[in-house]
Amino acid sequence: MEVMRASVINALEVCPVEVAISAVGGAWKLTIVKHLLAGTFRFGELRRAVGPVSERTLARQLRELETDGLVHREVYAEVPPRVEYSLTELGASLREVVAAMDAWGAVLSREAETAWQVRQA
Amino acid sequence: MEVMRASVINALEVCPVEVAISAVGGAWKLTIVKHLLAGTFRFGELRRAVGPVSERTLARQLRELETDGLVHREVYAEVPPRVEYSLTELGASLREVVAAMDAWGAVLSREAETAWQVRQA
DNA sequence: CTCCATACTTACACAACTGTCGGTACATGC
DNA sequence: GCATGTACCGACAGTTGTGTAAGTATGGAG
Repeated sequence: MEVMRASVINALEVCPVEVAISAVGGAWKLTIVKHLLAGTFRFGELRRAVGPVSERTLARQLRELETDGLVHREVYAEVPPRVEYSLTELGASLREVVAAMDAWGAVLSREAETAWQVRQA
Repeated sequence: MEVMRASVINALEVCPVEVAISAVGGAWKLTIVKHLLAGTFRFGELRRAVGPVSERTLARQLRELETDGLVHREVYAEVPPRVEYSLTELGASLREVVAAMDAWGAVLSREAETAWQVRQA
């Protein structure tokens, strides 16, 4: 039983920001957390909400988030199967991080779009 | 002349947090920014400050940060060469992000160390 | 008896990322 | 002359990440 991924453990020796990056730096992870901050999602709901993510990648990212203790996975023994994802307390404590990243990402988005248009011209 | 990396442009279609991750999600990048928030660094100084990063990777990360407009690179025509790195205004606006990630990373570090010790036992 | 829906998993392949090693340029000190 | 120091760059290899396609299980609908 793994308690936390090796890359997170390795980052301990460098810097807290690297620990954070190794936990939520994967593609889609912060977007997943951003959605889960609003409530519980089923797998298929997340898939549609997150965007152009493949099933395989979404499943793997969710497992990693679960391993690192950020996401709780509740399986219902039904057919067709139902699985619900929600944030743990640790995951919910990402709220400020998500807010900061979201705000800064919006700033960069404006820069990027401007630069892109200039380049296209 | 590239104005911003493709992965940043691609992330525009998903979510601001993905834009932010694609810009600072690379290994060492936030640590580099964290140091540069304190002032200007030469290449070798950064290398020693950041930790176990290879020269090649540090150089490449710095170039990416430069391409994305977060870092300014000042080259002095001297021998031996001297290059100084500093944050642009956009890069400096990462201060809140770095603070949030640093604080959350410290929380996760404590969790990880506890889990690690339990597992070792 | 076949199809459908859900939440995956595995196999495979390709791309991206990262480290190691060797090399470059050249003024200065020994 | 020869080594030294700085800030890299290029080729190569290994690891990690990501997508596509196909398969699994099972009860209910038709």
